[in-house]
Formats: sequence, structure tokens, C-alpha cells
Amino acid sequence: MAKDFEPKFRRRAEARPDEVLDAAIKLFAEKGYAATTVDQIAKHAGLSKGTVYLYFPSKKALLEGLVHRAVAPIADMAIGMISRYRGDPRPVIRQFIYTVAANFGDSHAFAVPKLVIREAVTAPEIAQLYRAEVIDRAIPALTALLAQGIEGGHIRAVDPELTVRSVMGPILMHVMLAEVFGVLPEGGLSMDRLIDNHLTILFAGLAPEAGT
Amino acid sequence: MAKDFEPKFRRRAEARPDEVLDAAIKLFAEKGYAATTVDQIAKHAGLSKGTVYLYFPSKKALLEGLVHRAVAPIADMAIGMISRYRGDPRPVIRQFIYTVAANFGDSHAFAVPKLVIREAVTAPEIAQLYRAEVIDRAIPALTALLAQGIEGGHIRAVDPELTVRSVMGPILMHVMLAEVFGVLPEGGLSMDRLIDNHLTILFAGLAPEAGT
DNA sequence: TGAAAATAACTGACTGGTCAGTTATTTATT
DNA sequence: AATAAATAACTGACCAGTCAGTTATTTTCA
Repeated sequence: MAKDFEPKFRRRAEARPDEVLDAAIKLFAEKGYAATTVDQIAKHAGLSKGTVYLYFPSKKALLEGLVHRAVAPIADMAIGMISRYRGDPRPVIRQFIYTVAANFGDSHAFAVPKLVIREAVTAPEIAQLYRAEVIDRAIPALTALLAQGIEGGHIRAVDPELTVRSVMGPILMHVMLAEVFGVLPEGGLSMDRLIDNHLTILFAGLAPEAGT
Repeated sequence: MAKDFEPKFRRRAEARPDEVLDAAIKLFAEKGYAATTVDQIAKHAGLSKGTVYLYFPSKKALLEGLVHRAVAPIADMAIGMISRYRGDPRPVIRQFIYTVAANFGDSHAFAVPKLVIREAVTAPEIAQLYRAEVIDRAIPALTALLAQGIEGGHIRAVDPELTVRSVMGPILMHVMLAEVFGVLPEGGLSMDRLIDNHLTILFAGLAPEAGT
């Protein structure tokens, strides 16, 4: 059943929910959740408002749908990389950071986390979903990785849970400066240069011989 | 002329704008800008809606007023501490971080920055105001401090502008995790422990002898 | 001193517009 | 023809901003 013709109407369109979500994230990212109307989302997806309500029961369900769609792949990919690893954590940290940065560095992929942060006050359920699916999986994984590296003598005795902030914080700050305030270092986003600079400092700071 | 009685009307009420802003930041922080009505702010300040519009021309002007009021003291205090300092930057960095953390660590003081981040998409002027008054003053100051420390041989040759992210990022991440998602390390916010852990790693990582 | 006049502070009902969600109707598909 | 998909018109709640009028405070002047 080749669909070579232009489908003006497509019945039974199971691609519809995704198209609606695509339109929603674009507009939410541009103008914010509250300032975006369901009608605009519908028009942008080439639909009427009523049709949107065929697939999503409410405007907030669009937000939930977006987070659901975005959350699983990120978390799985990133966390699978870490868990149960044994040995010097530094190569894994480097790889993890590059993977996360590749996602967050492009503003399209950062749109959902940004939206979650923005709407956390208005929609706490969304923030909690994100927390449960991403944060509460990533932090323990990184913490365990660090703890294991300390035990193995690969890095020195720091607080593993707090050190997670030292590992990821600079990346977060870099992206937030760029995305929220448009603050870029000389010569553009320079994500690779940032990571290099960060990891140089971090790994030197974590090196066992650097301790007392 | 002791005013022991409750003044229902207060002429020449120059305290009013501040009272309105107090009510506004409380409600904006609790429920977000869009979900807060001017009437609620008025009621909360013990006023009618009309009176709010005597002092502020629009709802957005409340937002601007809040940022204006919050921005100057933070920036001045923090930046005055840094500029034109010569010598080993590490003690100054430590002091700067403790000062910033003392402000951001309590959620009352973090309310305005958080609001700015949330409304940056909806109200870019506000984000730009915050950037001009805080970020574009703090980053160059820290960058210069680091550059000068590198020249003096107190810390090793890293990229000063990017290293600002390594200095402040972990604090930002710690506060955001706590404020946005309610993620705290075991045993509460532990801002002091976080700073200790962070600075131990950072200073070891920046130490000249740690280099090649 | 004290009452009337002037003015500053404040009020709340109203308006015009917006928008999430619903429903009656039309259009496509089998 | 029957049914599923989609539409467009509609509804009702909500809210920013306005304004005509009210109340408290100060000033003026006898």
C-alpha cells in the first residue's frame, strides 16, 4: 500500500500524536507553555483544534506526552553506559559527558528539559516524572561509578554524591547560559573546548596523587 | 506623633510599591507568573487591584520591578569583591562562592533568579536586563581574576572564560536540583559540604603542579 | 480651634478580549 | 449506507486593565 499521493485527510493516522507533539514542542519552546494556544498547535500541525482533542484529552496532556516521549531514550542511553562498570571511572565519565553534551548542546534536544524546568512550578507532576525517570536514575548511577572508582583507588576520596555536581554542573551552566541568556564564550558555543577544559580540571582534581 | 493605631489609609505611601512587590514575588514563586492574577497580588498586599495599577502600569512591570530591586545588591556585593584583585585567586574564589551560595542557598533569595530563568522565553527583556546587570558583570570579573592568577603562576594555564563554568557550575547545579526538582543529597541541602567538596576538587585541579 | 475645601489614596464593578474544552455538522473511507 | 475522522462554530470561565466614584488625610481660612 504505497502512499504516493498527497493525503489531504488521513484516516486512522497513527502518526498524528507525534505530529501534534512536534508542533507543541516547537511552539512551547518558542513562546512558553502558557502563551501557546491549543489552536496554534493544531494549525501548526495542519489540523483543527478539535482533532487535537481527539488524541490528547487536555493541553497539559500535551506537556506530559512530550516529556514521556523525550525521557526514556535519553535516560536509557546515558545510564546504560554507566551501570555496573568497574575500574577507572574517568574514561566512562568522559564518554558520558560527551553523550549528554551532544544531546543538550543542540537546542532542539534541550527543549524538553528546559520546558520541564520552566513548568516545574506550574506542573509539579511533570517535574516529578522527569525526576523519577532521569535524575533519580542518573545521579545514583554516577554516584556508584564514582564510589567504585574511589574504592579501587582510581580517584581520591571525595563525596561521590556531591561530586556528581562537580562532574555535570559545568556542562549545565554552560548550556543554561547559552540557552537562557544567550551568553556564549568568544567564538560560539564551543562545546568541545568547554568539555576539554572542564575535564582537564576535573580529572586533575580527582587524581589520587593530587590529594594530601 | 506616634502611630499606634492601624492606618487604613497611608498618605504618601512610598512603602506601597515594595509591599506590592513582596506579594508579587511570593505568588510568582509559588504559582508562576502566568498563573498569578493581579487581583491575587493586590489582595495579598491588602489592597485592591486598582491600587496596584496606581503604582505599576502593567503586570509585566511588576516583573521588571522585582528584577530591578533584586539585581543591584547581589551584583554589586559579589563583583566588588573580585575586581582589581591581584595575587592568588583561590581565596577570593572561595569567598565569592560562599557569598553567592549564602544568597542562592536560601530559596527566598533564589526566587528572583529562578523567576528570570522561567520567564526568559516569555519576557526576553527581563532576561536581558538580568544578563546586563549580573551575568555580564560577573563573568568578566571572574574571567579576569582567573587570567590574572594564571599570569601570576598561581593556577595553571586553563581557558579563563570557560573555567568560570567550572567554578560556578556545580553550585548552580546543586541549587537547581534542590529548587526545581527537590533533589537533595542525603542529610539535606548541605551547602557547606558541597562547597568544600567542590573547592577541594577545583583547587587541586587548578593547582600549577598538577599540570604536565 | 474647627469646619469647609482640596487632594491624595483607594475601591470594585465593568469591559473587551482570550482561550480551553465541547458539540453539531460535514467529509472521507469502506 | 454506515462509520470513522475531522471540522468549525460555540460556550463559559477567566482576567488584565480602566474608571467613576468613595474615603481618608491635609490644607486653608475664618
